[in-house]
Amino acid sequence: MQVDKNNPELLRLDNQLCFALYACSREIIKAYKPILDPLDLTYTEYVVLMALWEKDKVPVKELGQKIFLDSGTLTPLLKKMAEKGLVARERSANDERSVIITLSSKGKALEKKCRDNPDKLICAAKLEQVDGAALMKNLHKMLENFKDAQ
Amino acid sequence: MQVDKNNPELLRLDNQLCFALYACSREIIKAYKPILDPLDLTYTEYVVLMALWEKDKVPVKELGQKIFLDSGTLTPLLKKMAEKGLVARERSANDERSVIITLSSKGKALEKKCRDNPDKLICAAKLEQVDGAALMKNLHKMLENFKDAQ
DNA sequence: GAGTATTAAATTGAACGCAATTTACTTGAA
DNA sequence: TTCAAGTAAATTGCGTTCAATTTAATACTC
Repeated sequence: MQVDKNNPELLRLDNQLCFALYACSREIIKAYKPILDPLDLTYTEYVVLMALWEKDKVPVKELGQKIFLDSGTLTPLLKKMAEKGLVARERSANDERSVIITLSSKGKALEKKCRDNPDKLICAAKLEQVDGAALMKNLHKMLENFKDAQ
Repeated sequence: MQVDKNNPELLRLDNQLCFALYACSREIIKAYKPILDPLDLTYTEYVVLMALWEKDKVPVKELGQKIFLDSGTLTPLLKKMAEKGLVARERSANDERSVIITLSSKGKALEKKCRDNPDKLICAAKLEQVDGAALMKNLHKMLENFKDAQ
């Protein structure tokens, strides 16, 4: 592939890493819908839960850094999740600026029901022939860069 | 990596291809913002333009299939782009159900100003050390699957 | 200790993105 | 031909996503 500046070929959609990520991301989230609908979860809620299953009782700030979302997105989302009974939101005693997010028993219990999800998705999206390991390696390299820039 | 069903490890964010795509996609679009703002383009508008630079005078339907967006997203977007003077929208004479999208001279002229964008983004997002070719290969394999399923 | 700077959430406003429905047109079969 | 089925856009409603601002609390400096 040429790297000349001003090469119009680079502007082709098929050569745009950015577009490929953008389209793949949306299509995979769509493929998750039939898996998450029966659990009454949106994809973003599912991501929040996965983060909390790894580490519970975290401030909104820390949660946001982990999943690359800010308070503008998380505040309304977490309020809705609290209404659904998935999490509790309470001000930190040490630092009244922080809000600590805690899984409810219902939120914790969902983890088991989600353990099959990765396999279900691979089937739903026919990902068997994709080199997931190589893909992930490069995507995480990118995410590291973005993490540094935060 | 293990592939046992019910393996909780698979639910970890770091093992989720889907999450990596989702987060990378949003971060790269953010990295594009300082490049696109001076051109008065949003990322989605930029994607539409790239598609039209490749093939002009296409029905909304065909445009949508190329960039994986439906009329619910494209109709209001294309109206706004028409207001900005980037494209024209007119009903097809052959088939009054279709709306044909045509680049204006202003829309066409933007292409040259965008030729440096891929290089600018690589710098902005520090993507030099990412194996773009391998990444793209796998992403396009995924997109093919999604295309088939459409 | 008072006042400034910093920080964490929350709020606001704009732009998607998609499922589901509606409207208008075209195609195809009886 | 006529009417049912199919198709392309448009519309509606909901859920993000983010930049920019505001509010409230804490840290820092003199």
